[in-house]
Amino acid sequence: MSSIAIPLRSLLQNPSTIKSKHHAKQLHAQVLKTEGSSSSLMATILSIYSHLGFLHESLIIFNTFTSLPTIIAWKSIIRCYTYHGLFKDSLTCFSNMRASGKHPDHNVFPSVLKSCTGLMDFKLGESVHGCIIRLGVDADLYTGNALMNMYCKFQSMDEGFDSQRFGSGNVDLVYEKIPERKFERSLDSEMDVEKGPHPRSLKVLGKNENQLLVIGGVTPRRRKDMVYIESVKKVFDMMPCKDIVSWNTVIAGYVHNGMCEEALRTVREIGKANVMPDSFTLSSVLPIFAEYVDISRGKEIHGYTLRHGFDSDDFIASSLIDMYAKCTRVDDSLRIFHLLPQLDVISWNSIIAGCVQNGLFDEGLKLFRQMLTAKVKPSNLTFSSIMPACAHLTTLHLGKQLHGYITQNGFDKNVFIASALVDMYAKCGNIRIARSIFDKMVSPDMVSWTAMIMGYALHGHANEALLLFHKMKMENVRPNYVAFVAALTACSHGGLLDEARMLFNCMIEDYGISPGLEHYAAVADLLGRAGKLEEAYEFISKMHIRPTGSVWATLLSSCRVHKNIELAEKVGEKVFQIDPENIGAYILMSNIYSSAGRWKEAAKMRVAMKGRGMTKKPACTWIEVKNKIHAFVAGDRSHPYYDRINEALKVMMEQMERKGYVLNTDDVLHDVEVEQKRSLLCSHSERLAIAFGIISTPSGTTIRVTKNLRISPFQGWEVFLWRLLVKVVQVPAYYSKPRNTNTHTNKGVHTGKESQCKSLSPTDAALFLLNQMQLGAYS
DNA sequence: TTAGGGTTAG
Repeated sequence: MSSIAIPLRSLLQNPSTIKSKHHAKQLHAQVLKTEGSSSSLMATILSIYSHLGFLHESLIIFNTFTSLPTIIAWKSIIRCYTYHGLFKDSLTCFSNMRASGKHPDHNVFPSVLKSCTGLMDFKLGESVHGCIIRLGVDADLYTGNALMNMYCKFQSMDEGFDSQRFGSGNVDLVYEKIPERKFERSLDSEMDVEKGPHPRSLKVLGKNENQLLVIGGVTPRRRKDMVYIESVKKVFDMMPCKDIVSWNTVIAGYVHNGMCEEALRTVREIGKANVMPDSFTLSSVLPIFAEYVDISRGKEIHGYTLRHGFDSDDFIASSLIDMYAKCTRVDDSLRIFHLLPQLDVISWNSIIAGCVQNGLFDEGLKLFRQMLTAKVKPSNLTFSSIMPACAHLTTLHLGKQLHGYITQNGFDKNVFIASALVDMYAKCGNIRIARSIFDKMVSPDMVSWTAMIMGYALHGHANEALLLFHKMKMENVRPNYVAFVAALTACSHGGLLDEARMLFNCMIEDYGISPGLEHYAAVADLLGRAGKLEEAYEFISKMHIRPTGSVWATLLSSCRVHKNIELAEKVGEKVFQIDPENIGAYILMSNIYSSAGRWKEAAKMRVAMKGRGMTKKPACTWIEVKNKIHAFVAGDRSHPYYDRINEALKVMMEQMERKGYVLNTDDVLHDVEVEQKRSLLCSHSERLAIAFGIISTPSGTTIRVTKNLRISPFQGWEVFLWRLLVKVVQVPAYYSKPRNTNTHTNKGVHTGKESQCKSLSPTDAALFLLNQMQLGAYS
């Protein structure tokens, strides 16, 4: 109650000393009691409420003015509307203020410009700029900064259009710059539209050639060839005095438009202008070094932040986390993350994305779970970052639960998330759901198409993949490097040599994309598999980039299939030369010798492998049963159900042989007797996993097995399983590490009641679901 | 009045 002691007049003259709502209300009451309710007094009270951000109280005063509101009252209410994101109301007020004959002064424009920015109203923003120039307030620092910020946002909005396709809006108008003399009318008529029967809704859907497409109403299209970054520069250069905000704004503008060199040049000028860079400057500059993968300059900035006490700034921290992660130094990202005193959704997103992008899928999932435990509500970016982890780990149950959460919270409209879902379902072996999500997308972008095409490719549906690829081009979505990888992969899996050759040439000639290792590897693989071994050899030899060991190893495997030992030895030499640690090549050479009966040379290869300390990565197959991962390696007897699996295998094998199935022992390349080969085949990891799936699920259930190595198609085995009415889906788990064989032991089973879900908040529900995911099984 | 994070890659 100390405020009572301070004279009322003094308080009213220094409204900034009022810090709380309670305090403001007290003053309001006191004024009404002792001083009356004159317009100017009430305007002062209004400005106090407005500065504290109390819209309701501000409006009560504003709406009780009997005479015309003073300029202070107008400015306060405009400011308060903008502060609350009520941009339309703010601009309506501005228009009404103009109509009432009041002249806006310099400190109303920052709010008005912010409202134009919030609505992405290009036309109105430029009109307001005209007004600012006409009133001669363009030299004002805050107004100049707000102008630059507005043009920066307009520019980035523009940039966004180029990479996406959009549906058509219902109205679009050609916009031409309004001559200044027409300014007043145009601004006011704009407001009439606002209030009229066709409310102005500025939901911008996108750009089409040279049109801006919007939904809901009259909206200008940007002037052709308008580059807003030029306006930013112009305003910046014209500003008579600049502060660090001005510098930061123009730098951020450059960074967002990919003008990294311009941004860095401007940063260097800051020093000359006698201004000190602050945390805003630093967090704008860091993404440049992430983009350039320039760890040394990034580290310099990191050092600067530490020396200047910015180390607990979460904006800088998330930029640093991202920068280190993009430079593949995710350990440094984690270190910074764990030192942060407080974590917001973006810090979490940055570290989760950093882990997933660097292949630390388990770590990413662990952090995601921790994020929910910390009661931080995930955003759409969280999901598009975490989903690839499910995709790469091929954990369908986890992906499905995330999908449920995503749908519940309406995140599934986001093109990033939808693409990630398509990819996840495809990688986890559920191509149908992947397709249905893809089909529901309103405007799939190139990444969405590519994910779907790659999904078909991985599932061996080559024709479907190529059909989509052509459809994508028909829809004017331009394929990039990765899209061609997907299409060529489809050809490679489908044995479509001619199509692959066509695509390969089309990529170079029509799209100007220079082929990378993946493209070369796909074509080389196809040539090899078609038996054109010499041509494949020529093709690889003539690559314009240096072939890696694995490209040659592709040909080596073709040599094995076509039993060409001479060429195999030549190719083997190449691999050993380029990549002496390539285990695959030793195994292939050993197998090539084995199948030719040259056991001694095969043994030599194995000895060479051992001599180099290399061991073959065991083939591992895993299967999800009741949300638990069960992993098997050949001959593994540690599973609790091992005896029952073995029993089931025996019964099935008998049934199969009775139906005429002949076990193919040719593929077993060990120097052992037939009976032993038979036993080796039966203890094969895939068969163990499938047998386990059959005995632990009801008849007719889809059995989805995942392998760490490339999958060879089922033969008689598959036919038999189909007869059992069990559908078997095979999923190759590229890039994922083989599971520890102990994962089937019973760890951390959740016994919570499902009904709890209903009364929980979305975050709690997700947390509850995740608790059931038994992430312990992977870590 | 200024700042940070995301999807596809045999």
